[in-house]
Amino acid sequence: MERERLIFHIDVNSAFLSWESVDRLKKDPTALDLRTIPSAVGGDASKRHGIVLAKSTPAKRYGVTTGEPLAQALKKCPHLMVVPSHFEIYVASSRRLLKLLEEYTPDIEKFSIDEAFLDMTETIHLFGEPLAVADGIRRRVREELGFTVNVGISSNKLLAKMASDFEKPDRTHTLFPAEVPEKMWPLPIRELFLVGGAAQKKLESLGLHTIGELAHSDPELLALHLGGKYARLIHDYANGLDSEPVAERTAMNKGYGNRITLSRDVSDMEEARHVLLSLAETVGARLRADHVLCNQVCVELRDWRFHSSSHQGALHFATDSTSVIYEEACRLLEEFWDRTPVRLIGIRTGKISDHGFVQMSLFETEQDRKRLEMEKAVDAIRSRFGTDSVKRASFLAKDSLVDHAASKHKHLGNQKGDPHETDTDL
DNA sequence: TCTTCCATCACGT
DNA sequence: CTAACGACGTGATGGAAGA
Repeated sequence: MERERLIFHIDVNSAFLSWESVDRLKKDPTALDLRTIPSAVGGDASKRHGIVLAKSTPAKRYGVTTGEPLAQALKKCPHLMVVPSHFEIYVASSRRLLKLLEEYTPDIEKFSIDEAFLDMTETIHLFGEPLAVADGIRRRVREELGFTVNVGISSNKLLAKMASDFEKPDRTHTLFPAEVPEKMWPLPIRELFLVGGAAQKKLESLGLHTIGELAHSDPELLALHLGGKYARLIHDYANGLDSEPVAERTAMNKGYGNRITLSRDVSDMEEARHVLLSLAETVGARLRADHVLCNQVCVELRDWRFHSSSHQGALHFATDSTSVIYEEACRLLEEFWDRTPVRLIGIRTGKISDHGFVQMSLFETEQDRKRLEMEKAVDAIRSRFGTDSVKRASFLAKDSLVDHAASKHKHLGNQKGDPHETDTDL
């Protein structure tokens, strides 16, 4: 008997590209607005980081899609203007948006860097009719922040999210349960949240092509092919059912990781260890910044044939130390890497615990203490100057395979998920 | 036999 | 021109290992 709720889902249109453009215009009001020309935010193809992270509407008209290789995008659209990404800008922009949204309700869930859910049930009466309030939010974001958002309105998170995806940009849509048959059921199955490529294939092999067909399908049959839990979930979703509360993401991360695609394949252990050090340093810094410890380390590889593998090990004690993580990662790598040339190396930590205050432990040697102090100092310098202000001596010696692995993503702090936008976001 | 661990897959941004 | 593309975090799953 839960009461009817009122949920808004806010989704930034072409987030990275919009934010990039807003920032350029702020610095130089005469600058070209990237949103008005075929453009994209992308990686560096020469370092094998070449994919489209976000695209402008004009670029979309050329068939450029998010996630595709830059070379492919340039074939479709030779004049595509590609600009590099600046995560600090996106984090700041995201924060400004959240701040504005907080004026409407304290019950906010930041879903990703460019999406948020608002539970407006208790506060809507302060502002007016839902549609008018949503339009007001859009207008304020446009005028005060310089970019546009879509707002989806419904009585649960799933439907609000589906609604914000409808027509873009700068639009408000409702998708209340009564509207589901008309607005959601005709959509291809792939557009349902949590139905990806693999599920799509299975569902289509069962003759299910639209969300409506899924909604009316036999749950038992679904469970047989998709697994019980997942089958129930998407069957409920297809019927517009979702009772998840809007919850502030206050919970601890379950893990912290860092991985990088190298500018060239690596088959030498020495080189691989340098990469691991760089990765361990980032991960360790993030653990320390969040005052958490990990008890598990996992090394991931992707070889030159794109085959992925991983190997994990438990620590004997919880740690946030770069060196401990690094040493364990090296041990694991030795243990399972057959020296097949790899194009990607990663470290993931797990078994996170909250014991923030570093245990100045019983067995800690003087060397350990010094090392910890040094790591703290490195963190401090990095947080002041960012990026590569400090490098380890061992890292300076080699020519760098990774360019900025050590500084990447550290600013994301506590956030869940990664800030890249999707194809649906335009 | 019941739980936990491990590696992999799938999905989202 | 047979492929091909990033960097994350989370949850499910099925088989192996362990108690």
